[in-house]
Amino acid sequence: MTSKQEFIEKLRNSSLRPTKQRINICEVLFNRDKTFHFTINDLFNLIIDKTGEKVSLATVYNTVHAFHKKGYLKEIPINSNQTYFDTNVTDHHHFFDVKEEKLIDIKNEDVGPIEIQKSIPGKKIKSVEVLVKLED
Amino acid sequence: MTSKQEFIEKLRNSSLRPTKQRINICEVLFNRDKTFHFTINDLFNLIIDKTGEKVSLATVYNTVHAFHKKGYLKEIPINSNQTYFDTNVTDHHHFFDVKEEKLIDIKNEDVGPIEIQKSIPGKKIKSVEVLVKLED
DNA sequence: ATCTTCTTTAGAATAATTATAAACAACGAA
DNA sequence: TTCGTTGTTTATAATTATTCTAAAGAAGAT
Repeated sequence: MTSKQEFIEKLRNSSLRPTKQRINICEVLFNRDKTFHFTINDLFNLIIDKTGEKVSLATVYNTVHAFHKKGYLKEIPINSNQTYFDTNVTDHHHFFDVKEEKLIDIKNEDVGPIEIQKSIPGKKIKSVEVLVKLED
Repeated sequence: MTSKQEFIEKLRNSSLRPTKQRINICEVLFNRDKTFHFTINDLFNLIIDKTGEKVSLATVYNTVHAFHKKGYLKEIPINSNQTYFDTNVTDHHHFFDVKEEKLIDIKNEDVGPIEIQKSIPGKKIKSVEVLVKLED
């Protein structure tokens, strides 16, 4: 459980002004035990449900992108009509249940080390992510 | 180099009628030495360039989806504004150069075995794909 | 040839995302 | 506290990839 005050500091430290909307978004995103996968639309609805205060969709987009840029959110590479984000920004991988369109975390220790024996001159590796698609 | 006749047979074998448009799309997609990564829009433009005949965008969508369903194309899981496909349908992985928005194959033998030590009851693994993002 | 079925097509519809520009809120300095 | 600056929110419009629709056309079987 993180207090509102801590979110305010977190925002300030990232040179993001702690507005009511951003704090609400923080509460919904980061006051959780378990990692959270969501689309912008999921989040938009949750904010209204959970905080009772209205936010504009544009603000949700702005804020999610700002948080992503600051490294507080991770974008999950799956092809879907919507973009998925993850509050777990540590290195880890995903199952994607194709039928139910549901994402499931795979802890990093549940995946053996991934060795990439090839490199591209002038480029360095930013991330290595595994997507395991599931079927019935 | 695959002949037009072979494409016609391939289409027939898949219960897809060998239309002029589909054959043209086959020529552009499959008459290549190297694997080919593309978006629908790339392909649309290439067809017009290479064959000189016009196709409607809707047909390109239809055909790519039909080919995907038949297993002649593979969808590449990256978040981009457009969906990427790959003519290499064998198991393999990708680099994605984030800056240049370019995909590069990683041969399967260039990636060590990937061990997934977790399973989801009632589900089986359909595919395991690694995406390595590159930065400068 | 003819009939049926599949395909193509232009254009409309949909849906996610981004851009715009005006109202508003946070901040720092006086 | 007040004021000016700058960053933020918002409604709405614009954009863009993709899907849908329904009519015209082409392929296949009889």
